[in-house]
Amino acid sequence: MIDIQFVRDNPELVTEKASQKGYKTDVPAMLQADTQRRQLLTEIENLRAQRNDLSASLRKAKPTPEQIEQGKQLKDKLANLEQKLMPVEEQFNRLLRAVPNMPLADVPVGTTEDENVVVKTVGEPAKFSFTPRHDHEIGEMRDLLDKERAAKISGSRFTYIKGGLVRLQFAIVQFVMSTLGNEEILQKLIDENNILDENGNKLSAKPFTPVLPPAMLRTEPYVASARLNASEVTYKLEDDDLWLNASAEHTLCTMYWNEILPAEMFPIRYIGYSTSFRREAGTYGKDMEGIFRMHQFDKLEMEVFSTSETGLAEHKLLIAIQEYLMQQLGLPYRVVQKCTADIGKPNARGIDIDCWFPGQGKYRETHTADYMTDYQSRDLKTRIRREGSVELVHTNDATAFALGRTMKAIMENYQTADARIVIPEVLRPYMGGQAEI
RNA sequence: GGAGAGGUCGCAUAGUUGGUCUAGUGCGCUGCACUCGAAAUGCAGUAUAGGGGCAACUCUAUCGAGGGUUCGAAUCCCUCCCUCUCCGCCA
Repeated sequence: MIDIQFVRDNPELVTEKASQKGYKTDVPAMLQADTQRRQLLTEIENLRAQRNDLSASLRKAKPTPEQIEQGKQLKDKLANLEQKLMPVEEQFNRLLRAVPNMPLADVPVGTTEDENVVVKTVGEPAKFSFTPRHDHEIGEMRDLLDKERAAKISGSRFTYIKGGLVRLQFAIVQFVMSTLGNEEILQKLIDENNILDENGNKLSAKPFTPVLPPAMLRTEPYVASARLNASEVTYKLEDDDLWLNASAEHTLCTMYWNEILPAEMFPIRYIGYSTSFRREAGTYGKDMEGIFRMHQFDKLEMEVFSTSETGLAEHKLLIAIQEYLMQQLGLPYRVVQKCTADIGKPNARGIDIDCWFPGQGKYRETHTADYMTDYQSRDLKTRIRREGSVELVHTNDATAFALGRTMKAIMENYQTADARIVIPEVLRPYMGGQAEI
């Protein structure tokens, strides 16, 4: 949720920035409801104060009939005003929640994802002396993927991952855990990229803590996270008021829901590993081959809680980590700065990393990095207690690796003419030295 | 799934025949006093959100959540959520 005070102070700016993101807002109506709401609230609170006075004076003596009559009148007036307040409050909340987070100044303005800006391209797509195969061809030839039987059992967009590919997935997990747990690597990335916070201080190199979060969450925190706005992506378990998470980020960002945390805890950096579930409704016919777009996939997700002045720097660190991980795996990629239309409602800034897929002969999204400023934490009520003040935390999330897509990328980029897959050097120690599958 | 016990201001607790609870006490924390210094002791303060005010300050709400009864609810009633214990089932 956006800061109401900011909207009061900058109504035109809010309308303009919201429309750049493709969101229709009615700021004048919202502010009108805000004024009306505050007037009613003042009246109600005055009546409540009178009621409190009356009942305090009745603590010692028995109430007289006159006093009870007076109390009844107050009660009626209050009920009347509270009835009036309810629809105003509803209107106000609805309009306020429709306002997206404000994009940062360097976010390119655009109306579709075609206006995203490629910031840089790293690595050369490999040249093959043969026609490179898709992941599904390799997977079928080598008995590493079985989508047909998965379809029989679970339907479309499911797969059995088998054999060496399974070992590859866990090798990637181990590799990421050791990289993000390594303070020296983080320090090197901070130094090389000169990542400074708003006060010009170098960012902390505190390592990430691995987390295996729950894969389901209840409606209330999910709604507060501002991530449950698309029933087309989320599975609901009707009998239990539980949703299957669509990313570890959903159970990580909600972790400190309704909490005030001591300043010493910050920054809080987590690397979560979770199976993620997506309905993919409305994507019929899109990416049906291979394992690019599944209903179920495992994902390593970074989540950072920070102070406001380090939030943007944390965002930059996350992107630096994403690039480092891609470079370590030797995968060609490009960094894309998402335009206002594509960054998403709670985002102030968003970056995608697109990996080169030889089978398709194009770059496809494998990573995203989202910076929400305090938009997400205002509803989540996740706060930091600092010297003399309590402030909202800033949240960041970013993909470390979506494992399905990453394995597809390795299969296609590291394939040989006879459909074997060479294992990237850095992963071999986690596979007992094995050099190919 | 069955039976029971609970959810109170950072932590621990008091409070459930409705009004002295705008929530007491202890611990912790902050300040002051005492002391050469410390411990101990004493005194004072110590939540969050929202409204009003330049400010000092002040008003309102919050005793798991929501609704109800009442002049008045932590306390009574209803619904829901969560935690714990025992039994059953189970990786």
